[in-house]
Amino acid sequence: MEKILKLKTAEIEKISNIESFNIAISIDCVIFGYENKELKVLLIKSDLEEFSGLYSLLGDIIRPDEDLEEASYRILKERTGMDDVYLEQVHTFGSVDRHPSGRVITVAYYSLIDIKHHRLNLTHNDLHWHSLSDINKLAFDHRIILETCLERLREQIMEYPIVFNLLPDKFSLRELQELYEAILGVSLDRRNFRKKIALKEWLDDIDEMEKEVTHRPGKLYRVKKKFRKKKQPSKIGGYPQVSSMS
Amino acid sequence: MEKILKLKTAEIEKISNIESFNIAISIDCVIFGYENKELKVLLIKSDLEEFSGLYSLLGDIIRPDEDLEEASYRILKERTGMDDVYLEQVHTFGSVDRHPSGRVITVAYYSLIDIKHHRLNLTHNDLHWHSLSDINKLAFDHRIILETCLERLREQIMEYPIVFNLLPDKFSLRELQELYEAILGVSLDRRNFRKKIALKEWLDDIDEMEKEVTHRPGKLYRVKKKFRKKKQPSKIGGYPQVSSMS
DNA sequence: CTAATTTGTGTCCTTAATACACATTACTGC
DNA sequence: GCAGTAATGTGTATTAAGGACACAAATTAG
Repeated sequence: MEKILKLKTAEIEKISNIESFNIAISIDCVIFGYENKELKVLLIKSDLEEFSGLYSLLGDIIRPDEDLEEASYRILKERTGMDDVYLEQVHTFGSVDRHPSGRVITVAYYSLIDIKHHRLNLTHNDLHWHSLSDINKLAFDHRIILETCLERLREQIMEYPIVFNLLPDKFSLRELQELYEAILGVSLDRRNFRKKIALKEWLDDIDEMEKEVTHRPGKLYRVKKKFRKKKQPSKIGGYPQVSSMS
Repeated sequence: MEKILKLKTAEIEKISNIESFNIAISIDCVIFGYENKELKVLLIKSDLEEFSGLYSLLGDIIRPDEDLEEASYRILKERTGMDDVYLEQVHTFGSVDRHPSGRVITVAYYSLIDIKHHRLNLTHNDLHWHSLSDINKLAFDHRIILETCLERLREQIMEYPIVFNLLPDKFSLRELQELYEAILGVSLDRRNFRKKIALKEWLDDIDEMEKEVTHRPGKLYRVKKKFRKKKQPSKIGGYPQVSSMS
C-alpha cells in the first residue's frame, strides 16, 4: 500500500485542496497461515521512510473500477498467487492521522491460507511469514488492525468451519487441535476437543491414516464438501433463525 | 448523504479524472428506536432524482479532518440532537455502482437511541421513524445495509448489555422482554427469559413499581451503572480471554 | 521384545436451555 | 365490595452441552 501511495503523493497533495475529497481508500489484508504449530502472518517491509525497518500488512489503494472484495482478492492474488481463498471483512480504520502521506481510510480483511499450498509463490522481496509471537511494532496502525482481525478470527473458529483453510486437504485431529490451540493461545483437553468437533459434523472420516509419523498414526479427516467455500452464511446465536424483516 | 453529494457533483466529476482518487467516503447510520412494541428505524426521504419517493438512511460524506467515529457522532448529533448514544461500526459497502453520482464507499454504523428521550428533536423535514415491518425498497443499497445491521444487532443483544439504550431509564421486565421479542422477531417464554436476564446480572432492582398501568404493576429495573457506556469491550466466546499476542 | 509415545475412547459432574402451571396482585365493572 | 379479568412472579423436571479426568491399544525406536 505504502509503495503506491508514495508514487502518488504529488497527486494526493494536489487534490488535498479540493474540499472534502482528499481521501484515499485502501484495503489491508491480514493473511494468516499456520506452520510448525504456530499461527503466522504474511508481512512486507515497509518502504516508507517514516516506518523504515518496520513491517506492514499487505494492502493497496482501491481502484476506481473495483469493488472492495475484488480489490481484496486482487491483492491476495498478486501477493500469494492464490485466488480461491477465504476472505472476510473485519473493520474499517480511518483515523485522520493514521497515514503520514495524507488521509487514507483502510478496510481490513483477514484471510486464511494454507502455507504449504503448491500455488503459493512469495516472489516479492521482503515478503515473509512472521510468527504472531514475534511481532512487535508494525507500520501505520497495522498492529491494532492485526489484533482486531485476530480477535475476530478467535470469535469465529468455534462457530464456523473456517480454520480448515489453514490446513492441507487431509489432516489428523491432533493437527486440528494444535491449530485451535495456536489460534486461541490456550491448551485444550483432547477428549473434550474431539467431542466438540464431532458434534459440529464438519468433517468426513476419509478412512486413511497418517503416514511418515514417528508414533501411532492417527486417522485422517477432510472438511465436508459443503463447507469448502470461502465464506459461510452467518447465523444468530441461541434463537431460531428469523427472516430478516417481516 | 445524497443531499451533500448532489451539491458536490461537479467536484466529483472534476476529480473523477484523477486516476485512483475519484472515490468519496460516507457514513451511513442505521438508527434504531423502539416504540409501541415495534423496532423502528430513522429514515429520510431521498432527494436524489434516481430514488424519488424512496427513503434512505442518514448519512454524510466524511470530512477531511474527522475520524470515522467523529463523523458518525456528528451525523447523529445533527439529525437527532443527541450525542451520548450507542454506536457501533458494522460493515463497509463499496460496490462500484452503489451510488448513481459516482464512486462512494460507505461505512455503516448502527445506533440505538431512546425514541422518547427529551433531547431528541427531529427538526428536519421528511425525517421519520419507520417500523421495520413497513420497510420495503430503500434508496441506494440501504436495504441490505439495514439488514446487515439488524443481523448484527440480533447477534449482540444476548451477549452484551446494549438494548437498554433503546429503553427509558427505568423499565419493567415485561417491557424488556417485549423489546427482545421485537428485535428477534420471536416470542419468548416469560420464565425462561427472566431467568436468563437474571443470570447476566445486568440490572439493578431499584425498588420501584410501574405507575399508570392498567393491571398489576411490575417492578422497575435499571441497567447497572458500569454498563451505561456507549460501547462494550468485546470478548471471545467459550474460552477464557487470552492476551492478544505472544 | 521392551520401552516410550501417541491414539482413541467413556463417565461423572456442573451448568445452561427449554417446556411447562399456579398462586398473587391490581384494576374494572357491576 | 365483590367477582371477573389480566398481568406479575415464581420453581421443577428434562435435555443438551461443557469440562475434568484415566486407561487400553497401536506403533516406532532401540
